[in-house]
Amino acid sequence: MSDLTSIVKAPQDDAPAHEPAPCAQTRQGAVTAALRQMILGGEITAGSRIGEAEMARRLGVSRTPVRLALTALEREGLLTALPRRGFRVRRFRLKDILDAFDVRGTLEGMLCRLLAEDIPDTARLDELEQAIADGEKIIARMPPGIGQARQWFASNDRFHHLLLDAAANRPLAEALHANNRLPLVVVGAVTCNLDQPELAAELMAAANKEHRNILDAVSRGQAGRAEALMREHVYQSRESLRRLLGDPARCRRHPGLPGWQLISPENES
Amino acid sequence: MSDLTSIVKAPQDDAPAHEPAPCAQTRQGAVTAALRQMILGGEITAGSRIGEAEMARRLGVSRTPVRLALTALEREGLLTALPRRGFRVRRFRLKDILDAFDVRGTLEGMLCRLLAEDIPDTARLDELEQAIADGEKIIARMPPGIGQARQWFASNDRFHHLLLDAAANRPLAEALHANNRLPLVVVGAVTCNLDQPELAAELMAAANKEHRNILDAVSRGQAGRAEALMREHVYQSRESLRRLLGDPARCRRHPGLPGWQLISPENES
DNA sequence: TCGCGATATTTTGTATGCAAAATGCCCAAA
DNA sequence: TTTGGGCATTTTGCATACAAAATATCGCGA
Repeated sequence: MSDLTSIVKAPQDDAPAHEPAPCAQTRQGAVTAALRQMILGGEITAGSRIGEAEMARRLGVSRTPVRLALTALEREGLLTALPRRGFRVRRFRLKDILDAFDVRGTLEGMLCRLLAEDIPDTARLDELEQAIADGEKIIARMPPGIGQARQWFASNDRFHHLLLDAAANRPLAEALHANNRLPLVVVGAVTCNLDQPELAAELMAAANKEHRNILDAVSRGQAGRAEALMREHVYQSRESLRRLLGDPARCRRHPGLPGWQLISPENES
Repeated sequence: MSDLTSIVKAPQDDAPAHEPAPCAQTRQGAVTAALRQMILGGEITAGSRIGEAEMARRLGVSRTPVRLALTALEREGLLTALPRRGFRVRRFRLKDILDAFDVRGTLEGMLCRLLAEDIPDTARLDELEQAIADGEKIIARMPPGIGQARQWFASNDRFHHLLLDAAANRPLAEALHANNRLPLVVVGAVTCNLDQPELAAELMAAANKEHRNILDAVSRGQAGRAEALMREHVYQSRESLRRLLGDPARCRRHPGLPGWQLISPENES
């Protein structure tokens, strides 16, 4: 990770990224991605100050793309800007993450309410049904390895994104995306309980069942039910994550849980 | 507006800015503020491409701060990034703005629900009461001139911000701030109906009454009522704005309504 | 006249130099 | 020993130079 030239030439494709992939056609994108990974992976200690010159040296590029990347990550919420002294890796309290789940639940609940009040056309409903079916098929091949978990997570992600697309509500989509940028809000605990495969399978099956109920409510125009179900669905993820983060020892066993090291026990932000 | 040196030396203070003032201790901040004002004021035609070199010449600074400012405004939602061709001034459909009001209503509704479920201490409730009382005092000095309207808007703003502070929910606060950055979402139609003073007075009085009801619900722990009242409160603003934008001729009479020129009738975004 | 390709121009991306601001350090004085 | 001021160092902010990419322009040929 000391020289970025290689990264520029061969952008990482391990992040399918529903968004139009802001990464790595340019050095700036590569630096941003590299820094993000270093922060989420704990390679840079949370709370430490980060200088552009130091990072430029460390990555083998000039200060210009580093500066751009740092401001980008600040807007992403991973860094906080010090007045005139560069940036610092942001530390989150557990409460912040849980609160972000509440925001997500509220917004996705709103999303389902809107959809139920203006039922999507059959094609979209079929796509949603398909995403659910895919998830079930993956679950049927349990117990899950890390690969299965990733596949299921992809189908889960597809379901949520299909809902969002169906609403065609740009401010809502942007609010959700911004909120979900916080670490751990999307890559919840569900996919990372692999040390307890039966629990993981249970969680995934339950989530899939909830998806089916949500889709049912939406397709019947049951706005209140759809909203409540989605809120509860997200709340279950929230509680699942809370249990996982409850004992940090389990986190340490999951390198696939990026960002958990940014959570400070109960101190200041 | 052709040379920014003066702006840097003497930062504008016409924007009290609850936030820690992201402006103008540095050139970058000054450029950002200037560009934002130019865009919102219609000085730069909506939909037009914006090059950093051109802007740098126009503002009399180098490309470096301009580039930073452009990316900042992109994150703010006023610009959209073209792949490798700089930026373009974003055009909003009326639907986007109305949708943003829906998001705001949902989030502020959530905020009130949370507050009612964990009632703030007396000091905070008193501050809220004070903000409402201030608003009423201003309304009593009707009919409103532009100055009165600004004063009332300040008290209105203070009320909403006090609620947000009381919740101490950072993700919620950030989601709201990001959403409200869209033009016209905060500076709603209420304060800009000055061509019909009696209507403006009516709207302000109604809004203040709603504030009082909301605070009552919150302080009594009536979560559902508080949430519903706040949603409706925002919905009234939304409809008010919709009526105002219904005939663009009225907008043109209100130079205090920044950003209305970014709304494209019913075309593509 | 139209299409196509080569060249010229514009524009972004990156690196680096310089100045100002802030921090940290050291020494002197109380 | 502690405190305060001045100096050195670090670090950011800005400008500019250069290279690469994309676009626009022009001319040539069919």
